[in-house]
Formats: sequence, C-alpha cells, structure tokens
Amino acid sequence: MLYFCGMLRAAFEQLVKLEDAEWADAESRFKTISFVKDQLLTREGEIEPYFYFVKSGVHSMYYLSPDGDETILGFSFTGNFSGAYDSFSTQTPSRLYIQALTSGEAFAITYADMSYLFDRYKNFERWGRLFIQHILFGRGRREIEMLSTSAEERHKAFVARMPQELQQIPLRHIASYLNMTPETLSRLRAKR
Amino acid sequence: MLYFCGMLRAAFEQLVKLEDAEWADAESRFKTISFVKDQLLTREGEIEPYFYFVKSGVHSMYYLSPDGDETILGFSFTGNFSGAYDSFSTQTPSRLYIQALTSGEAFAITYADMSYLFDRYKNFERWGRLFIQHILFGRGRREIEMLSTSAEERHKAFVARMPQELQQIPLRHIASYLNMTPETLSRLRAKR
DNA sequence: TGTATTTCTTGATTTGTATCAAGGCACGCC
DNA sequence: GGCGTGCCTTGATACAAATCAAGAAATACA
Repeated sequence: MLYFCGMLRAAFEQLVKLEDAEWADAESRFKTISFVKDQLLTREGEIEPYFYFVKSGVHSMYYLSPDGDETILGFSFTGNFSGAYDSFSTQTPSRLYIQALTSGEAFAITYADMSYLFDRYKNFERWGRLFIQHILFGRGRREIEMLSTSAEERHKAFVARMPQELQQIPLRHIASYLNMTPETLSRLRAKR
Repeated sequence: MLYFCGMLRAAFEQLVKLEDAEWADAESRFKTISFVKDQLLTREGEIEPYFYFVKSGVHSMYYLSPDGDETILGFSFTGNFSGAYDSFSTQTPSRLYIQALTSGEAFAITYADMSYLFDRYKNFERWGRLFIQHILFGRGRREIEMLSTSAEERHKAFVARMPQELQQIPLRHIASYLNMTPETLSRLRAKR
C-alpha cells in the first residue's frame, strides 16, 4: 500500500480548496507518529494532545462505563481523521478512549498549531466548520439508520460497507459498535 | 415573559464576540415568524428554508419511520437555535420534521443570508464552527448518557434538568425522545 | 509440533420492554 | 352539566436480546 505525500492535503481539500502557501504552513505543523496494535492513544481523564489523520491502520473510539464494559462509538480507518475532538477542541479531560486496533502511522497536530491555523487562515476556519458538520451529519445518519432498521438489517448493511481492514478485527469490537453482545452478533451471522 | 432585543445577539456572543457593524449587518437579515401549536415548520423531503432562533415556545425535531412511528431526536426551547441544520446547510431534502409543540415566535434567516455572513465575516465563520461543535458535543454527551445509565436513571436525569416548558408537553413526546413507549415511561414514573 | 490463550459458537434460561387491551381521568364543547 | 375525545395508567402476554455456561475453533507462542 502506498501513501502519497498529497494524501493529507487531498483530505483537507475534500472540504475546502487551499492555497499553496497556507498548505505549506499547515503541513509543516504535522508530525508523523506511529502506533502499535492495542496501544491507547488517549485515556479517559486525559486531555487529547493531538488531532490525527490515519495514514495506515485502524483507530477505535470507545466509552468505558463505570461497570467496566466498553462501547465503541466509532472507527477511523486509513484516510480518516481521528481523535477525541471534544477533548481536543475544548482542552478538557476526555471521557473517551482512543485505541489502535492495528499497528500503523498517523499525522498528528497539536491544539496550539491547529488554533493557529484557525486564527490565521479563513480557509482553515471554514474547513473546521465543514469538518465538524461532516462528523455531525454522519452521526445523524447513523442515528436514523439505528431507528429505521432492525438489528439484522443494520448488521447486513454494516458488513456490506465494512472496509477490508475491519474484516480481521475481533467480532466483539463490531458487536460493541452495533450495541449488541458478541453472542447476539454471532447468532445473527449464523442465520444466513 | 420579556424578550429583549439583545436576546439574539447575546446568543451569538456566547460563542464569539461580534463587532457592532457586523452584528448590524447580521441582525437586518433575520425576520420574525410566528407559529402555532402542532404546526409543521419543515417536512421530510423539503429543503429547510430557514435557520431559526426560538424567541418563545418549543420546537421538536423528529424522524418518521416508514412504518409510521415518530422518534423525537431533540427539542428547542426558548433561547435555543432550531431547524434541520443538515438540510439547511447542504440544501438537500430533509429526512426530519420540525414541529412546533406550542405556539410562539422565532427569528429566521435564509441560507443565502447565512452563507453571506459566513463568507463575509470571519467571526461568523468561526461562530458556525463553534455552534456545530456545540451541537455535536451535546449529542455526544447524550449518547454516552444513553449507554451508561439504565432507562430509569436516564428518565430521572431527564426530569431533573427538564425545563419548565416541557412539563406541559404530552408524555408521549418525552417517551419518544427517551426511545421508549408511553406505557414504559408511565410505569417508570409510577415506580417512585 | 504441542500447548496455552483468545475468540467464536451454541444452548438454556432470565429479563426488560413492547404489544395488546381495557379502564380512568381530565379537559373542551355542545 | 353531561358527553366525547385525547391522554395517561394499569394489567396480561409475547418476544427479542442479555446473561450464564460450556465447548469448539482459531491463533499465538514456546
């Protein structure tokens, strides 16, 4: 698999076209970090230090309830942005965990640098608005899907659009994301 | 109840401080509309014409499933912004309904005018980002609350922070919002 | 290659909530 | 004031999914 240098810029420009100069300024502020399978990038109570873009691998974002069971709220695959935006944007302790489900690499930018880009360039300010909008509308679609389809249909639809990468991820993570027990998901699978 | 002329500006300035000139430009673009109990402001399939600010009364936003039952996704009370943001922002058909649960009034702005403000003033662009962020983080909190607490605790918490106005709204709407049948909610209430 | 550990499947039972059904209460209207 | 129409409550039953419990399969690792 190849990761072209334009990958990050292209991801930004899906929402807003950038000028070369402002992109150069932005790009220099990202650093590459690497992560290994099962590594926790952010823990509950910590302030999210980075906003990420996944170059390779998979991240999950989950909530750990007081009685100890985790609920996965979302995945970030190669080519997605990632991180606990909430904690990052407000610089307050996170209620979520960010965990790598595979090894891989990501671009990372700090809050100070991101704020600088928002302050300095209207294009980035707009990108920020459109990005958050994109996340919000995605959540909305998911919410409606959850309401309008049965557990079985939901699972079928999920499997259909599930990236290759997820195929080799433990079933319990997928069950957690679909808000059901691994047993239930296993039975759903067997039913066809 | 009194609605001061500064109400709308104050709502904007909770997120970003505005200059007098830009506020004057913005304010002139809002018009006041009034609505009556049960009025549908936006229907599924329509493009949301306005972004609203509720001066008085209550709006609900709901999804109507193919088999005809509605799920309330949120309420907007006096002093809240309202509308199908998704449809408004993307100018595509709405999947949601916006309905007045009481009579009242709202400020309304069109997509063209809102876009003008975003294009023209960096402060509004930023306001847009922070506003969407606010909505997103609110949804996140609700999602976590739904996952980490039982139906009973959820209902208790909801009643506790429920604005005065909701007290006189039919139980079935609240049940719908809490994603349970009116019977279940009634039984939960009786249990204390 | 063999053993340990994790992950997945399958079965039996319990539980929470929906559904179906009927009765009570309250408010508006003639 | 009596009556009708919503709205809420209460009861009986049904059902989907969770839980509890083993065992099978796959994977990691020595």
